[in-house]
Amino acid sequence: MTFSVPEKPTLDGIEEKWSKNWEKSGVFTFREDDTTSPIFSIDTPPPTVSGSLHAGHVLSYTHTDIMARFKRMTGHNVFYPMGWDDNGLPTERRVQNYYGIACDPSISYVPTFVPTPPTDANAKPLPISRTNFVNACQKLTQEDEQAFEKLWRTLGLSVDWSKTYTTIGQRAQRVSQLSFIRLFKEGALYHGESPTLWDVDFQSAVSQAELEDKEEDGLFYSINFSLAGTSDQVEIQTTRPELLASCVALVANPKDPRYQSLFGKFAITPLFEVEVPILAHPLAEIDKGSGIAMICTFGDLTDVLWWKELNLALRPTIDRRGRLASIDFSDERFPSKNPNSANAFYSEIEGKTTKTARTTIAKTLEVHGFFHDQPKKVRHSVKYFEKGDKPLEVVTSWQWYIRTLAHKERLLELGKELHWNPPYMKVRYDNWVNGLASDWNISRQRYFGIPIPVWYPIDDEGQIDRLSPILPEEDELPIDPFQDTPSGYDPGQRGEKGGFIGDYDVMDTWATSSLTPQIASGWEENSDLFKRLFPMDLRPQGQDIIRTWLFYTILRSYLSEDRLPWKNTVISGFVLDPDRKKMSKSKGNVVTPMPLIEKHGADALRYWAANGRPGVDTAADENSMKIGRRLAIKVLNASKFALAIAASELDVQGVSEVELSPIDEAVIRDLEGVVANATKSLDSLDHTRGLEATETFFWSFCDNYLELIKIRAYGTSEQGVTFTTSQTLSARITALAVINTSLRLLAPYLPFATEEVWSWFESGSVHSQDWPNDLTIMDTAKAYLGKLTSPEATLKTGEANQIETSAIYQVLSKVRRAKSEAKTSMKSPVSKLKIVGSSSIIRNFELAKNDLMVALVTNQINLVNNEDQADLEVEIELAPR
RNA sequence: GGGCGUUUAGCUCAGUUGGUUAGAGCAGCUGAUUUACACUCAGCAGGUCGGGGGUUCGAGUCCCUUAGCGCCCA
Repeated sequence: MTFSVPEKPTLDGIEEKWSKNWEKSGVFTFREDDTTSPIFSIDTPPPTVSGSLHAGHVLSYTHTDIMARFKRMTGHNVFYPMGWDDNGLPTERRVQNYYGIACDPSISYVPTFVPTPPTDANAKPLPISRTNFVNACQKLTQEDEQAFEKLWRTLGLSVDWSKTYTTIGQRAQRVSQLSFIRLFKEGALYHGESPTLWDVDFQSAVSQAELEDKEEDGLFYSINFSLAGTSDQVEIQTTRPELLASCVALVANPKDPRYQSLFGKFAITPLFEVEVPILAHPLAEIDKGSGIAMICTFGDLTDVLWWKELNLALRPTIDRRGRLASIDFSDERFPSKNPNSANAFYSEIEGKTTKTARTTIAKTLEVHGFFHDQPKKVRHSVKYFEKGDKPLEVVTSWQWYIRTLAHKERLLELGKELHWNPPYMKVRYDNWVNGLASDWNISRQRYFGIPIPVWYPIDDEGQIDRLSPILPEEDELPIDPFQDTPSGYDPGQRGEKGGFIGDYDVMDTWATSSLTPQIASGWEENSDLFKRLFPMDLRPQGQDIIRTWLFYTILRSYLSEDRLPWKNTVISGFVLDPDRKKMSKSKGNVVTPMPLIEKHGADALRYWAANGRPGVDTAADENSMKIGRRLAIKVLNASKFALAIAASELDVQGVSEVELSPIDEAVIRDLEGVVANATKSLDSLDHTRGLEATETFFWSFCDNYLELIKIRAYGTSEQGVTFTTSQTLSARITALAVINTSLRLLAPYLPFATEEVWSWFESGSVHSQDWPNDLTIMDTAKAYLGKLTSPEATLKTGEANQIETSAIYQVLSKVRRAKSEAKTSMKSPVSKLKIVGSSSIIRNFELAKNDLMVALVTNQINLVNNEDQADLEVEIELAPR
């Protein structure tokens, strides 16, 4: 048996060394032609490349990688691709800032334009064409993706890099557009002109999942409306008086006694003098203000609901820039009793932002005596786009929707079928599905995204006929309706009367990333592969995107395959900063992984991550990384030691049989228990317990077992004790078998250190070894015996001589305590050692007496049987110094 | 407002179906030692399990209540 153990083992540089080696040898490649091994497939979360990878990613991706490596070792053909989410708004924002550019679709393409970061950070953004802008996005995301890949490789993710996909790539485009077309034909996807939440800064619609409620200070205005045909007045309250011109009705709760007589009558809006009905609806809150509210087009989503349910008129006044649009009160849509004065009042606010218009019109109302009371301060929640800075408006526009409301029940059932880890995370999904209020708007008025694959005919009057969309054929996909021409038309007919025009919009990023299982596993491309991979085994992800990524993916899988996209999901917690505060860019406490890897090593960072349980928030704790590093170093050193003693000189001539010493057999039995335990834990996706079991054993193996058998394993004699060659071999092969097994148990957690050690004395990669079996450790020991002696040598175990390591370690500990209390060296001799206990306990020491004598440094151990002795009693006398 | 999670040694966390003196690592303190490992080794000390009530022979572990923290939904 030959070893090549470095003189001074080190963790330095092993990330680069082994990640390159793995790439070359292809140990992590999915074997598509292997149709016999069971498959374990992972639906990788594609990280947003426009952001930066932080410790939170490391946590979740390491958990996934531990499972991937474990499954690979248990004989699975692991399908573990990586995806990059480069599509969408976050990328646009990063590109705008990075290159100092802004997309202006009215500008024409400049082929020679090369985006470069601006020299003057304060310079105004350079307007460029849509195509140039999209190219700039492509360029930067590719650079970002390389940096991300480097980090993942350094962290040791066992990804099959040949399967990498991106959410803007050709494959993703084809899948997204194909799904779009099919859903449209089935009626699961529709388009129409309807009220939509709109971000005035981003100039785009947003979906329910992207909303964020923010508590804000506002003013509650109290305004008098006069009642039609009387001199009476009714007081309504609102936070948005600037919407007065778009008021279409007043509403109160049907149970509110104050307004019973008013229902069915009409009120006149102040200033604009438009007659509006007074109606009843249960959503009107009795105890909110005066209990009667104005319904506008549209102040919020409740207005939208009232508009639909009460069948009201439309009087839109807010335009897409969030300003008061130009309207005319002589128009039938705004039927003022006094159009001239209405127009005059309105001209004060026309063109202004909602915020400015609010204060302006409030002043006018007050001046003209329409205030019932002075405005009161209130805290109210306002809806924002999660990435936006201004409150959302509701505007009416053409959008594409995927139906969600119609499938609520089935979606809840699918949530039940999914195996959630931890199980309580399912509640978040249920909450979300139950709270769905609108279908999913998937169109975004942006540039860098997958085009909506639709054209519209232009009629002979030059009007776009949105109701007759032209769809591409499936085999034409992917298409860009701005570049490509629908069949039956000429490119020259673009934008002409009787011609066609492409849909301007792109899809919401989630409309693509909700298809990652289909994109990765060959849907509609390789049906044989798809059948084998889908549904996938594991979806790991963060708790923050249950309502988006997880929900949408289930929805899409249900719509296209009528079943779940995966069998299991593991939801990771947040990573908190070292002070247990949530990390966020604005707080500036984001922990980035690369410096941590440089400081502690990848295995150390993985160790920290492995100690975070699914669903539990975990602090970025460098202390834990230090402990991980210690473990990795211990693995190097202990292995080096075991190999060194195994290789030290010993005359094995004529050895044909070795009997395993009782303590050696005991430590192997301990390890069998650990293997069973770790396997069970990992099988149930509990990586933390799996690590804990192995780590505890391994550390005790180093501190207790190796210390105990050191002398015997070297084959030297001390304290007048000599060991036979058989006994020495027994210790050597046990140490080797334990190291071998421990390396495999630790390989998913510490892939670099274990691989490094494996390379010293075994062939191949530790990551393609079989996961240890609790029944075959003895076989491993026997194999090492064959290597150290001759292949024919037999190994005998002592069934009748079974002992427990715990009893032995207990005496070890008691003697150490005595020496420590005497402040003397562990190598100082013990002059007298008496152990009293029941015969069954004493038997342990009889069978390990020689090892104990040399390890404790004593030439005599007095063992006394006493059946009345409940506990072990040890008398220790140290030799005088 | 509804819901989920969490509260165990100075810190970070284990404590499986309720059962003997509540565990670990780190930090602290006391030592040892440099032929596997100073990114070492040994030992010591330190909690009555957020508060209150209850069920039980017995509760950190079940029930009720209350408070703090975090998050989800409205």
